[in-house]
Amino acid sequence: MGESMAGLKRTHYCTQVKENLIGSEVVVMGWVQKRRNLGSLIFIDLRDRTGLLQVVFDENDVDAEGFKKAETLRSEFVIAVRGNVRQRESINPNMETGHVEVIAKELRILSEAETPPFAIEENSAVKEDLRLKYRYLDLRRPDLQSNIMLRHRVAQSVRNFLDSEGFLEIETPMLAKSTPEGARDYLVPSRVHQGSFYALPQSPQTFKQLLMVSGFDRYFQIVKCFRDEDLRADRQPEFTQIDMELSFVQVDDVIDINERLLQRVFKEAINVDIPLPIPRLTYQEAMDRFGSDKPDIRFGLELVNISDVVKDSDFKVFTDAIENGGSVRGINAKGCGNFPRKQIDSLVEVGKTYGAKGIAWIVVNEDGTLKSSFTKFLSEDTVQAILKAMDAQKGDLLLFCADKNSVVYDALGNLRLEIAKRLGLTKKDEYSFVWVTEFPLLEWDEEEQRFVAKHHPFTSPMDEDIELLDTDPGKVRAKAYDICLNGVEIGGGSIRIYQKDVQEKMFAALGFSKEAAYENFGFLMNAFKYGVPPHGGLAYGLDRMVMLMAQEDSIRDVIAFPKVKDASCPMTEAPGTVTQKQLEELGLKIDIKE
RNA sequence: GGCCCAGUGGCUCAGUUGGUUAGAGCGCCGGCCUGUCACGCCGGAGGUCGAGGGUUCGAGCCCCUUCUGGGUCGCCA
Repeated sequence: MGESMAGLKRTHYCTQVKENLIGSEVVVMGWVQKRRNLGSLIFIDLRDRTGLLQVVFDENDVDAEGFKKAETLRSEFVIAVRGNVRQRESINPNMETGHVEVIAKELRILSEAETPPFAIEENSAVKEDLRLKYRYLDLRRPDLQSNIMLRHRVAQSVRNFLDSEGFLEIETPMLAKSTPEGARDYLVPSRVHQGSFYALPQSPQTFKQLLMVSGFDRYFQIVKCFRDEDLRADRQPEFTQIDMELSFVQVDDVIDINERLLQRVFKEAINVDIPLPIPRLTYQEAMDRFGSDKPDIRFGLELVNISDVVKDSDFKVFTDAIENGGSVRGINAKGCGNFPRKQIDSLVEVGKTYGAKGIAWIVVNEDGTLKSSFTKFLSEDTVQAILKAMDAQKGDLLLFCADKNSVVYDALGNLRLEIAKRLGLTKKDEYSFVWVTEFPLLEWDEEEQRFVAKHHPFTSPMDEDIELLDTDPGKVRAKAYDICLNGVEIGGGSIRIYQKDVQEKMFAALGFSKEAAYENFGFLMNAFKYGVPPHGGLAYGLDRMVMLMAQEDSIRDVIAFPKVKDASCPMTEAPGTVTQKQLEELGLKIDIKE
């Protein structure tokens, strides 16, 4: 049974007890981190969210009953201690409060605790499922506490900045309408309208555009979004966006305000200076140089197009790819010529994971000779031309992919990341931002045999490309932009379509009939009839941003209660079944196909 | 849905070619200890080796199935 707190009021957090309080009485409360019992002297490390503080129980300073109680203290007991602050006899330089201690006069055990299933300590290597089953204990660990507190500071900093820039925080519905484009929706059955369903929002996209129609001019929201797709280290079924929309703006206006936002937030939250302006790449540049639309520009290893060099060679793998509209490109892994064969083979496997049929390679030995998987098919002149194009030096490893462009980009882009990882070029305390602009408006969907919106159907084409919507939709570039940090897309947005005729062209390109367009987005298109300002916006993935700031590898480490890979929660065991009565009220029948 | 990795006391792990009674560190329990802070010393408890099946004289180890978790491809406007 826990004792009462009556008559005791906490005066300080643990790490607030510093040398300036020596001699004064304090009351501290928290969890027992560690007990060191020396017989008639007991040391307790007391923990709260600020850190640790040493409390001493000495037979001479606390009454007999209090000392007896102190002997029963175990890890994670919740206690209140009243006592005097004093200088320590022996200082612990590794502790923030290492110069002082509290000599206890009174102890109350507010609640006892069973031995936790894992130790509450920093850098714990406990397996993830156990951590998540006991998430409330996992969250006691200092590293998670600091992540969650960092997340708060980021959100707070964002709010302050956007408020100062005239943004209004406005909530939008969680119970919304399912939309056909994009990710799978989480559906919520309606009891009142049996057979009808709400959808949890994938983003507040249409609502924030309607707020612009309403004249609020600048909106933001830190908001949960939902996507019923498979999870990854950086993907959860529910995640948080910093969502914003602005009226009477163009691309540069949105970028400008967000550069200043990022600069402010990174300075305030983690004291990192972001030099402005943030560099920009067009989508095409990003793909050509880095093989990715979310390039990690902390290191080089850029792609080189050698199609022109090899197009007349006798190596069919290369020439066929070029003749079929693809290309041959390579990466020079500087100084990796000493990679053992096994390591090169595993790089080839990485390339294959991303659809490459193979990865051709050349090692330039230290004596200038070559070792290669394919140069025997090429003339000496061609080989030399390749080496020149790749700027190959002694000790380099060259890797090549020949295929249609999408495969070449994907395979080499990911090989580039893998090599950088192996070379230790991806330092987590280095923050390299880059804007990627001029995304394609549409991309061809093989499965559906039609164009789909790369961003969303309200994204504005670039003015000079509008005519292409009718003739060559795949070539149309969009007023869309992503902000990437260290190879992670942390945000993205666009200028929206506000002209009715352009929107109709867009729906036509997507293969929507007028009826289908109105069926799904009629409320938005109707709203646009009544005077719509030009507008655009951007949304950040807050979880990803905080993950990078906290230098973590998974967004689970910056979310208080994340879900595991199959989208379930090991702690609450959600999702769960419901009663027959609940189903009947909703007019639903379960019919699971095996 | 595919592929890869892992699963051995509470936690983290070791466990040789298939061969005696499955080990270690930490934690836990008990005892001693007035300056510890990875406290120390002494003693102790704790394991159906994720589950099921198979091969074998014999399985933690080999095979099959399955479960759990992680990573990843597809997927994620």
